[in-house]
Amino acid sequence: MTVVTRFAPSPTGTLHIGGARTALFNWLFARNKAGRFLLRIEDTDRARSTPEAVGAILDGLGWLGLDWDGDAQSQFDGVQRHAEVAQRLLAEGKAYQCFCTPDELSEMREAARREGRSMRYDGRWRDRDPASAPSGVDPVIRLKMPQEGATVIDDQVQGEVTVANDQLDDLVLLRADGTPTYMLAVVVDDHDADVTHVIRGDDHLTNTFRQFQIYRSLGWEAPAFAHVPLLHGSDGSKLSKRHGALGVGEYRDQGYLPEAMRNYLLRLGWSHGDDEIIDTEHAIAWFTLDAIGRSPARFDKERLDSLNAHYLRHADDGRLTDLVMTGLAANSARNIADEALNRLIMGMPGLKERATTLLDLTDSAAFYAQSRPLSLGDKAAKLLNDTTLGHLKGLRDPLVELKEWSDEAIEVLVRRFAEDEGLKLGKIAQPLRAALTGATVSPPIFEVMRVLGQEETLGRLDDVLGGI
RNA sequence: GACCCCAUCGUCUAGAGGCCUAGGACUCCACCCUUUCAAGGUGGCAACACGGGUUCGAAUCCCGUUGGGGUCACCA
Repeated sequence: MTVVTRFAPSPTGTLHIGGARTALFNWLFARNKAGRFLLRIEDTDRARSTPEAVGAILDGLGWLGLDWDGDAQSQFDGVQRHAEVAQRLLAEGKAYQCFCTPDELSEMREAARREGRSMRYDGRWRDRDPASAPSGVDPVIRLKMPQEGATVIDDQVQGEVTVANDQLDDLVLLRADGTPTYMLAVVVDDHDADVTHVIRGDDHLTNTFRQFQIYRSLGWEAPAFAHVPLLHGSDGSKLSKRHGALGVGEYRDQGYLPEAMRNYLLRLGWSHGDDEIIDTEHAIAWFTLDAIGRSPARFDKERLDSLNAHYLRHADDGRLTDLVMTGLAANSARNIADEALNRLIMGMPGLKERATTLLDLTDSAAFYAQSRPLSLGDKAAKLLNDTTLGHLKGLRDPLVELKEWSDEAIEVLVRRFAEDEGLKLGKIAQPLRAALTGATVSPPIFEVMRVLGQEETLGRLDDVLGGI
C-alpha cells in the first residue's frame, strides 16, 4: 500500500513555522516511503478564509521546497459530499437530528460549569422522535457516540492513548445551515483521498477520539495517527508573534536560507543520534515517526542563526551573488555594473564565510559593488589620519609597479613595505582596509585587493589620498 | 474545573536497567591561529523537576506530587 500524507492548513493567516514543521514532517515521511504528499486547504470557514492566506501558504511551501503531489484541494469543494455522508449516517440510524436552540446549549454549558462537570451535550434529542420537534428550528445532525467502553488510539508518536467513551459527547456533523463541521470534513476528505498517515499538531489529539468514532460509524478504516508536539516560544509559553511565530515569508525576508530553515525545523523535536547538520537527502533517508520527541520544543533564534551561517558558507557563489544583487538593487535603486557583479562573484567565498544572514551578507558585500568615491564609515574615517595616509601614499608607487596581481604577490609586497617602514602589518593593513572597503571589518585585505583589481584598488587609494 | 499529553545542561537533544564520572549541538568564557571580522582548533561553565517504590543495580520501569502544554463550539 502506498503511503499518503497530507498537510491541511486553514487559510486564515500566513504559514507560520509551526505549520511549516508539520508540513515538513508530512513531506519527509511521504518521500521516505516513496508515497504521496497532498495539500488540502481547509477553507470551510468562509468568513475567515482569504485568498491572500492561500497564496501565503503556497508561497511558503514553495520557498521551503516542499512540493505536493497533484493539485491543492479546497475542502469547501466537498460540502456536497460531506452532507451526503451525514445524511447516510442519519438514514442508518447512526446519527440523529437535534433541535436544540443556541440558547438551550449555552444554558447546558452554563449548568455544567456550575456543577464543575465537563461541558458536554447531554444527548437530549438522541432518542427523541423528530416529530416532536419545535417548529421554526432547523436541526443539526449529531453522531451517536458509544456511551460505554473506551476509545483507544495507537498514536505513532504519543503511543497508546485511551479515553473513556463517557467523556465523548454527540458531536455535530452537519450544521443547521447544512454545512459540514470540521470533524466530518476531515474524516471524509482523508478517507476519500486514501490518506494513510495523518501527521499533525498535538492540539488535534483529543479531537482524534471523536474522528475515530466517525470512521467507525462509517465502517471505514482509520488512518494511522501521529501527533507531533506543538512549538513553544522562547520563554516556554504558547508560540506567538513576539516569540518568532512569524510567517516563513518573514524569515525569507530576514535573510534566512530555506535549507537552513528546513534543517532547523527538522531538528526541533526530531533527532538522529548526534547528527546536527542534515541535508535534505539524508533527512528523507533517515526520517521516521518514532524518532519524533514527545515533549514540546521551544523556538531558538540563535540556533537558527548558527545553522543559517553554516548553510551560507556552503552555498553556491553564483546563487548567493544573485540573491545579494537583488538586495543591493533594492537598496540603491540603481543598476549594478557588470564589473561590480564580477567582483561580487569573486569576492563571495570570503564574504559568505563571515555572514549570518543574507541581509548582512548583502551589507558586507556592498563595498565591492559601490562606485568611486567610496563613502567611508565613521570608524574607517578615523583610521585615516595624516600618519596613516602617509603610509598609504608610500605604498602607492610599489603597488603601481606590481606586475602580478595575486593574493600572494600583494601580500609579499605589503609585508615588505611594512617591514621597511618598521611597522607592524596591522598598522598598514587597517588603513588600507578603511580606504578600500570604507569599513574596519572585511574579508582578508589581500583578497579584497585582488578582487578589486589593480586599477580599482589604486583608484580608491587615490580617492582618500586626494587631500595630500 | 474535567479529560488527555509531556518532563535530561539556559535552548535543541543523545540515552530505550549496568557501556553514564550522563554524550553532542547552539549560546557564553578562555586559549591557539591571525592584517580586521569570521571560520577552524583546544579547553571550560552547565542537566537527569521532586518524593516514594521495584531491582543486586534506575536518567531509563511503576505510583504520587509539582510544573508545563493541549482539548472541551453549529472554528478549523
